[in-house]
Amino acid sequence: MTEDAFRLDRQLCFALHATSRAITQAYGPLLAPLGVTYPQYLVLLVLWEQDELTVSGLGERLFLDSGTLTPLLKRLETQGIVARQRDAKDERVVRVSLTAAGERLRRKAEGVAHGVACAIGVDEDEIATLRERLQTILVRFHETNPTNPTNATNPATRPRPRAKKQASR
Amino acid sequence: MTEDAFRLDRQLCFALHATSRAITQAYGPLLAPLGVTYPQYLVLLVLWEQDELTVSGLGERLFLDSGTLTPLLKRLETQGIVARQRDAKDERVVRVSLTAAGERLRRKAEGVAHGVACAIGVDEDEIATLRERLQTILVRFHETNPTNPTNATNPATRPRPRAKKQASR
DNA sequence: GCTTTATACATTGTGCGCAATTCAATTGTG
DNA sequence: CACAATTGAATTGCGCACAATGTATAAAGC
Repeated sequence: MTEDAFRLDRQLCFALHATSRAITQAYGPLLAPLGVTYPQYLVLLVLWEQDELTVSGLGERLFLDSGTLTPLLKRLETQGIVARQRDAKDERVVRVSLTAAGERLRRKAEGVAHGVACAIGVDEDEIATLRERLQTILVRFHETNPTNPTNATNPATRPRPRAKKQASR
Repeated sequence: MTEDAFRLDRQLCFALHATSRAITQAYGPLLAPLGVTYPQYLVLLVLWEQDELTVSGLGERLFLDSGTLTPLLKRLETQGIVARQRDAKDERVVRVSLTAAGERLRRKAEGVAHGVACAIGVDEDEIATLRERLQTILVRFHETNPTNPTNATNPATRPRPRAKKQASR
């Protein structure tokens, strides 16, 4: 009884966990020539779809907060793939945009998706079904769980210098 | 065309990635009272099933290598949940076993699986179907990908001291 | 027996992922 | 307008995942 519960549980959550890692690994060799990691690739997918997003905008799409995105974006910036710059009208927001190199990368990434599907060996139908089920769960979770978005935590505190139009690097 | 490929791809791998993270988060509050993290909980699930495993034995079950397991197990050891000790016959292997406290934890973990299922809101059938599909992919991946197991990398090098029967802490 | 090779962990370094905190800029309120 | 509250990023700290490397022990080869 409890025996089964323990094992069954393991299988559900663990299957997700392990498969996710396996797929990330499968992406590795395909992304290596592009010089980006898998999470960085996810960011690029979003930007290729819609350029000029804020950090929080990216966060909403990817369910990630600034604690993860800021350093990741800085690495992409260092590589000359994206540019980050503060909005002139609202100095709080940072706009992330693709550089020419970042847009060029898109062509090099064209075979990636297909490559992974092959590496994993799943047909289109299976992919679609699986994806739908996962998205259902995802949506349900993020609906019932208001704690999700970026950094909407505690009240606040106070100040410190940030050079106008340029400080955070 | 490429547009779709990019978006579809994103949905497949990303859905997995995001759902996995969401479920890990769902476990958080339920595991907090036990004082363990989600990956630590996975290790415990294996040990509750079969006590007295080697590090590589755990690694095979969880698809993790010593680089991940060693520090994780040390943390569990510090908490008094598991014990690690070198095999007397083969000083290379480290046997991981549950302490009395570790076994006691099992009872406290009884509600966890059900709790998560509720938190996510998926019925048993959906769980089963999903799990099977994921496992199929997992198996296929680890079959076609011989690079998986623990630390079976390069030849070897040479020596350095390890106090007999006790050194690594 | 002694060297070579394989095995089993441990260590190091990098990059996520996330909670908690900090900070600056903006908005809202009196 | 001064002030508090809110918002958007950045920072800090910790744990996980993983490649690459190091190191000790054991098993093979000669």
